[in-house]
Amino acid sequence: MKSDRRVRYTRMVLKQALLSLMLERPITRITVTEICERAEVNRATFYAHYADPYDLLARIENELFESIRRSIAGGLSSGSLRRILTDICSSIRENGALCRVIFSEYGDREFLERVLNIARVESMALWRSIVPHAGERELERMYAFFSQGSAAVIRGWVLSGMQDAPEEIAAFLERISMGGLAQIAGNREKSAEFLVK
Amino acid sequence: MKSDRRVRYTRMVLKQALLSLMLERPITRITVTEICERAEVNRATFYAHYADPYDLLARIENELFESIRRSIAGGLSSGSLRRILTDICSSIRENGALCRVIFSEYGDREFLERVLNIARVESMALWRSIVPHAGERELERMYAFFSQGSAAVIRGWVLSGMQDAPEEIAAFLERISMGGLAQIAGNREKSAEFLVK
DNA sequence: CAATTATGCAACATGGTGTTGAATATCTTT
DNA sequence: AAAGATATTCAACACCATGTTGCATAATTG
Repeated sequence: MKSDRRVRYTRMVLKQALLSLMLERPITRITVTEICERAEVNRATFYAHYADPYDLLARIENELFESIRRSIAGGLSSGSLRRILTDICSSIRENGALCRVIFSEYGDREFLERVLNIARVESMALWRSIVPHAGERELERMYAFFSQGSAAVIRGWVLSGMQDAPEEIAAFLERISMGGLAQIAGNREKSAEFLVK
Repeated sequence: MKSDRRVRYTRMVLKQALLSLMLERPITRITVTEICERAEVNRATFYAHYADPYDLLARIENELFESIRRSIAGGLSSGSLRRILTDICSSIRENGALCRVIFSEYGDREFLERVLNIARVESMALWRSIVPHAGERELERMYAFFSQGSAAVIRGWVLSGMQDAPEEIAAFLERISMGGLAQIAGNREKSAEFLVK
């Protein structure tokens, strides 16, 4: 029911064509005509599969997202935040070629946010347990800070070649989130200087 | 040399028209024709001033950026990071109507990053002094984390009506950056639990 | 008021869009 | 291997935004 080599081939070359164009320009400036030229596919065929380049990108992202989500579901429930972040980074590395495009200059900034939202429940629960007196409003603010900060770090990691192990990145994010600079410095007295009102 | 009321009027209505359209759609889907219709300006006149909608947006952003930068230059050199962040937030609030559009769903995510980059030198210097043994690579990672995290918080602040005082936002960012959750919790023992390997 | 300059207007070629119907190629199934 | 089903190609189409132009008209400045 999902077979037919022609369809699989067509979709594959269209995806590749879009991704290769996204290394050169933002999707804003990529036309259906260009994608089809690069894929050597007739333009009418493109429209038989996708509405426009954005739709095509969305399909690519959805597949990638599901792949990442599945690799986390494996270790579900037992998942500490650290564990989930490690799984996410591992899965990103496994999809390295694709992520390098999606996270790149002309990629889609929103995608990584969507991925990190997988860990939203665990994050909020963790913050809540640590800062029980914080209001909902403040918790949201913390989540925004940490999730966007984490996204930036992961993006940098991917674009610089993913040399560090996923565990290292997850550990860094946990450390910087939990204790902040004070812990990284390993010098509570000194860092405390900056904390006095 | 910069006078002529006609020019000033034309540019003003074109800017307003684009901004009002950006509340409805991403600039991607905004045409020159639409902008001119809403501004009641001839399309040829648009091209006499701007190359395309992106150019128009860039001009708007540049003016806003300069306005923010100028309001900081006042307290320059003596600027602690906290002071700079406060100035940035104050200036953003003064340009509230405009910022609400630029930071909104269909706005320009990159603009706030550009603004926060004003504080990049001070940030890096501060991290460096606190964590003297950190490598350049790790410092970059921290800066990415904190600047993107800060951007997310400020964006949330703007979009929810800028009720808190700029000083509060700056203080929050400093607190969360410096001591992380451990400090906010005011409970080093408990938070330390999460830091043990 | 006079000279300058900006805007409005209408028309044009260009290029991408999205769709269509018919011809052709490829795949799946028996 | 042949037949039926289905995907792709091809050519053509109307449509619309683009960017530009020459000229008429309106507004501004000094």
